[in-house]
Amino acid sequence: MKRTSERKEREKENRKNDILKAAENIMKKNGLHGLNVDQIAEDTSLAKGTIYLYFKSKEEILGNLTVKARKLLLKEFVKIDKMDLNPIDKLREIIIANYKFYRKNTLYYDLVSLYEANHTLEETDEMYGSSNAITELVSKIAFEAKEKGELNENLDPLHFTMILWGTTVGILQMLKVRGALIESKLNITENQILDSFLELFFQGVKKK
Amino acid sequence: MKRTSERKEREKENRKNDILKAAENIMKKNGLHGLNVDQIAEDTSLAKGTIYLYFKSKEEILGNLTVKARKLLLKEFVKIDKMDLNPIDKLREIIIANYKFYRKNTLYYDLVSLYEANHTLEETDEMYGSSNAITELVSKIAFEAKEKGELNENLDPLHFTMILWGTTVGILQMLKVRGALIESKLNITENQILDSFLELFFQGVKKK
Amino acid sequence: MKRTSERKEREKENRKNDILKAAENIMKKNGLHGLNVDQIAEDTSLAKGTIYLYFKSKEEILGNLTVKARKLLLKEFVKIDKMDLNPIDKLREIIIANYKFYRKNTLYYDLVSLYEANHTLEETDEMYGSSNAITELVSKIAFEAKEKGELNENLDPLHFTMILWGTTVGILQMLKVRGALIESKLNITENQILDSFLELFFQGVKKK
Amino acid sequence: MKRTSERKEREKENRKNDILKAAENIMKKNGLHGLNVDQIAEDTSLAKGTIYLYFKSKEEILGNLTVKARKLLLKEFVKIDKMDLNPIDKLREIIIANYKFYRKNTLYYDLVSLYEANHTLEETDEMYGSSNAITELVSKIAFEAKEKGELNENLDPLHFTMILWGTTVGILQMLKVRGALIESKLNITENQILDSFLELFFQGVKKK
DNA sequence: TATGAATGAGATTTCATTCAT
DNA sequence: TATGAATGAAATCTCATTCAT
Repeated sequence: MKRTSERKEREKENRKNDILKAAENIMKKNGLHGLNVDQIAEDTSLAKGTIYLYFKSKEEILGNLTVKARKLLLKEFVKIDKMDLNPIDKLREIIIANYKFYRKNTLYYDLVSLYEANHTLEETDEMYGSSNAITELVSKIAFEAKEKGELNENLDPLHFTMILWGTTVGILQMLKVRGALIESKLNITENQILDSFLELFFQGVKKK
Repeated sequence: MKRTSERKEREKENRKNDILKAAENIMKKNGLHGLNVDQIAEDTSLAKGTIYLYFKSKEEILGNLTVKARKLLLKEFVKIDKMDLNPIDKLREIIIANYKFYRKNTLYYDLVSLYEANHTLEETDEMYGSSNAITELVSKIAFEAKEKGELNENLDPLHFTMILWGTTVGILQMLKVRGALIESKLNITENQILDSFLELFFQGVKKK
Repeated sequence: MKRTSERKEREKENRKNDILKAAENIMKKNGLHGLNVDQIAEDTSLAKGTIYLYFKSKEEILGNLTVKARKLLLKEFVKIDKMDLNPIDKLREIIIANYKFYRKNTLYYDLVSLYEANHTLEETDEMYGSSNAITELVSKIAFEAKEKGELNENLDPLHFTMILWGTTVGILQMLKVRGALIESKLNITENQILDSFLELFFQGVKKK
Repeated sequence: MKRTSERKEREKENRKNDILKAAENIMKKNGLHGLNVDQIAEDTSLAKGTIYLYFKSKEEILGNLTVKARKLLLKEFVKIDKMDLNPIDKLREIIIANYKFYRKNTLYYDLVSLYEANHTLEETDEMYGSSNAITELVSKIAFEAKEKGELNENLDPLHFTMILWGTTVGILQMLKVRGALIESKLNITENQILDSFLELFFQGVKKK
């Protein structure tokens, strides 16, 4: 009994993953807006109706991929958290990891960014959870930094967490949208901007 | 002759403005995604096809409104630039003005934000110009700050400009998307976040 | 062995009845077209596929219920046949009973009517039988009327049977579809129409 | 000006007619239920969206064809009304014309019948009008018959009209659904049934 | 028998954009 | 320029029916 339902569960997950995988590939080829359900159906050899059995709308598919992206991002952060580093250095590494993630997984980061910039997109509980998990990890580390006296005394760790996340998203977005322009016109590389940002950011964070 | 073409030019501008005005009103009611060309046609008493004589696509309408928004934003920044303040304080005031702008002109800020977050949206020369004007004002002030020795010596004024803009957009976006949640769950107000951000940011900027 | 198969048979019948009962209830709530197999499955706690083990199509379910309806209708007619009445008066009572049935059992009459109006719907042997049983009872009485000299001599009892059935269905259908309108616009009640119909009909039937 | 809008109007009507014509042909091939919008689009070389520009649903197409059918039927009745006949004979001819119409225009009569049997189908004003026109013609003649003393004195002309229409529809429906069966099993032709019906009906109508 | 996931046809809707006049 | 009908892609939804387990 249990075995059967477990298998079914697994198959169901597989099917969902097939759909997500297909959606991902399509978007990799055609961009976020190049996704369409007919194509997913064709690529998965599923009937269009079946897609709607697993996801109630195209947006839900995007939402699921966003969760996936956030989880991957979290995984990177968790790795860093496990390193033998001062909390404050972990946070620096987290920003760097975020940047690397954005460079390596363009699509995933586009999704993360999409949801960070759009209040119109609905977030399910799962999505909220995945977002929360990231914030919580960061805030955990922020509190540790505070305890270790690495944080400016006037800076509330929660505020700090939100600011870290907000500014990082903003910087990466800027690089995504204007990076090429900045490089060509101003002759500044993405890395230089990132370095300056880190410098500025942690300068402001430090205990005086 | 000239007179005629001038009048025509003026009428053309008027027509364009009517369309933009209508689009704006519609979005104020229904949000960015609530805009549709049929509605514009109806509200302006123009035929749908006529809209396309003035704008080559719906996106171009959004682009034009974005230019408008950026210009308004610039105007606020210019006001600040004219104040009798230290450069560094001007920059602080600029961030605050940006926040106020976002609170007062939700739609306009949504547009600004939309283009800051989307690399897929095409920017015309005019759009680029309006974006540039802002950056240039900020960078001008940044250079002044540098000259006055208000800036950390390691911090390049151009880097600083990009960072200021990127982080500010990021923070405002975060407030837009998660502000309500943060207020209710974490009991932190938007103003508190903004204050902490300013504190952190200018702490990091200051000459040591 | 026999016992077992009997039980199975009984269970099978029960299952069938459960399905029919559920379908009936759904249609009572939502009308003939409000019936859908998912709902039946839910209401019977059966899997959708299981429904198809008992009925080869949704139409077959409708067909079965129609048989049920026809049998009930026949029962009413049989009651009348057993009364101590002249054949011709039995026939009049049968039309009245038909009207009453239509008033009391809206759904059932809708089903009867559905099959009287649709040549596209397939009738199984059982369905044909149930339809036949009615016609045969009526024709039996028609022949008795003929023998008793109650029928116009030019009127063939079989013709008469078909006409009685056809016109009665037509009148009831008209009342179903336009009854409300007729009442409100023309100020004629269903009963008045029925009375006039009976009057006209049996006037035409009578021996001259 | 007027000319232009007139032409447009005519084109619009043509387009509507093209769609209706195509729908009709499809149904002639595949039956009432064989109609589908994709096929209409293909046969008219119109985009599916265009179909929905002219008709808000498939049902509306059916409704329009029903109006067309009713108008054709009315035309036949009007012809008869113009004949030099006693009112009562006109009514007899109307029933016969109805039968002929049903034999000649199976599809059209199916549509008429569909709406006579289904209370669930919505009728627009136009549909109601077309239905009304028929009833009014018949009732006009019925009143003339009354005046000429051709009608049984107890018979209200309005009641009579409804009864004529209801019973005729019922008889034709029966022939449509069971005609073949009756012919093969009972060896009675449609014409015989119709004759008997007319005989019975007008026997009951006559002034005593 | 029983299950319920999968199918696939089709209706409907929405809209940005194009095009003939 | 102005018009608005036409386009066509795509999303969404509904459901009867089938099929592998």
